[in-house]
Amino acid sequence: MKEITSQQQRVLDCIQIYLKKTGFPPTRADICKELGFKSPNSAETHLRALEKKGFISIESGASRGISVNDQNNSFGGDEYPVIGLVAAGSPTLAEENIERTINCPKSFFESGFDYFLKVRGLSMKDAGIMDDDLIAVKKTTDVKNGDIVIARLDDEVTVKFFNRKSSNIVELEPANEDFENIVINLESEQLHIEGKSVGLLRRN
Amino acid sequence: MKEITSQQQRVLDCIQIYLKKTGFPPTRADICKELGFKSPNSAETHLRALEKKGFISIESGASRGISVNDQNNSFGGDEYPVIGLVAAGSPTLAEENIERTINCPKSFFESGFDYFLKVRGLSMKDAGIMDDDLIAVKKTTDVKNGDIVIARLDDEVTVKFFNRKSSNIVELEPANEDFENIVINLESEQLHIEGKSVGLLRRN
DNA sequence: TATTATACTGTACATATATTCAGTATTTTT
DNA sequence: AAAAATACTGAATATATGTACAGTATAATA
Repeated sequence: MKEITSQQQRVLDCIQIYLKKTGFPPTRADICKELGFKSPNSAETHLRALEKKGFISIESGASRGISVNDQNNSFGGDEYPVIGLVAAGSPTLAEENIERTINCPKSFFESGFDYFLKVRGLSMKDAGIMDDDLIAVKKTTDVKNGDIVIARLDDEVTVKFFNRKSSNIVELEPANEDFENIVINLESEQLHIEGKSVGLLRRN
Repeated sequence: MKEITSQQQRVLDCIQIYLKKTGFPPTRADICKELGFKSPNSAETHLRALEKKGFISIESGASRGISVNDQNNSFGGDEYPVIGLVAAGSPTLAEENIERTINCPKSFFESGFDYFLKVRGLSMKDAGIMDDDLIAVKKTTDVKNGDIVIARLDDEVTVKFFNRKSSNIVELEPANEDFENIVINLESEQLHIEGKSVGLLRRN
């Protein structure tokens, strides 16, 4: 996906707002009216540019034949697996670990995510993460201090705050006074960061 | 919403499938092609019937000006409003109170829901409800003890545990030791139950 | 420096499209 | 039994709309 200019972004926004408001795409004239252009060709050229860059598709000849390609398009959710956080064993996407799937849009959580992790226990209760909550996990090893991470120590998987104390020392901090910090010396122990939490879903 | 006939249902399905596939509504001719009609007027009369019964809206004069009035829309997701929980003022669906909308399937929370409420403050923190969390609210007055309810006292809206002590006494209980129970005598005070929480959404 | 992309106005026109009118027939409602 | 709704075909038409062509101007790129 190539770079978008500010004017093209305005046109793209206009299309999506119009779609949301009316339920169908705008005409060239509609876009002109909305953005103050005085020639339908202004809209036309922007649409062509947006199509060339891959942001939209245009059905030739069809009136209002504009469709927004994509990722921040609300239509068409995907199935995301729900993985149980068992005391031992990594949260892999192997079929036997998938409890069920949940359908929701890709962009449901800001930065995108890969699966839901079902939380066991209350070690993160002060962070508002309760038993049976589903954490939206984005697979990444790029985590910062303060991030809620899904970490694996040997075969044990836990959800904790990440805190790098020094180049070799990482602390995994629970959000519950009944639990103790886990201090890991990277020289002597293996720490796998499976991903980080980008959201939470609770169903009563 | 009146009864729909089987042919009208076919037309409605056709519109939704076309929308999902192309991103914009069909023309009369498109519907005919899809369903085997030989006259555009066949589609037209069905559309008029669907509009009369409230299933769709038609923008007069606009090409492809069909929008599906989706309350029980089984296709794709729906747009749910996010309403800010201001200290004073009821959570109405008036446009000025809607911060934005979130697209997700109707059945995303078990029993269905009507809108998201953005929580302010930490009065329910021990129930895992944090500042800025979005509560999925189902509009109902049918609440049981222990339910997390959205209640209105005068113009103040709060989220609390519901606990009916006797026929006239209701307690609204926070989940935070820094807050006090609210005891309401229904004979002297007005209590409005806006709905109850059926889920929670948090986006980091 | 030449070229391409961006960002417009303005006019024109073929066609895509909504929409009306005229019929026919069956079913449902009043 | 009459009226209205449903379910179509078929033709006609005004207009809504995409789209090409002719310009002007500035910024970015090669």
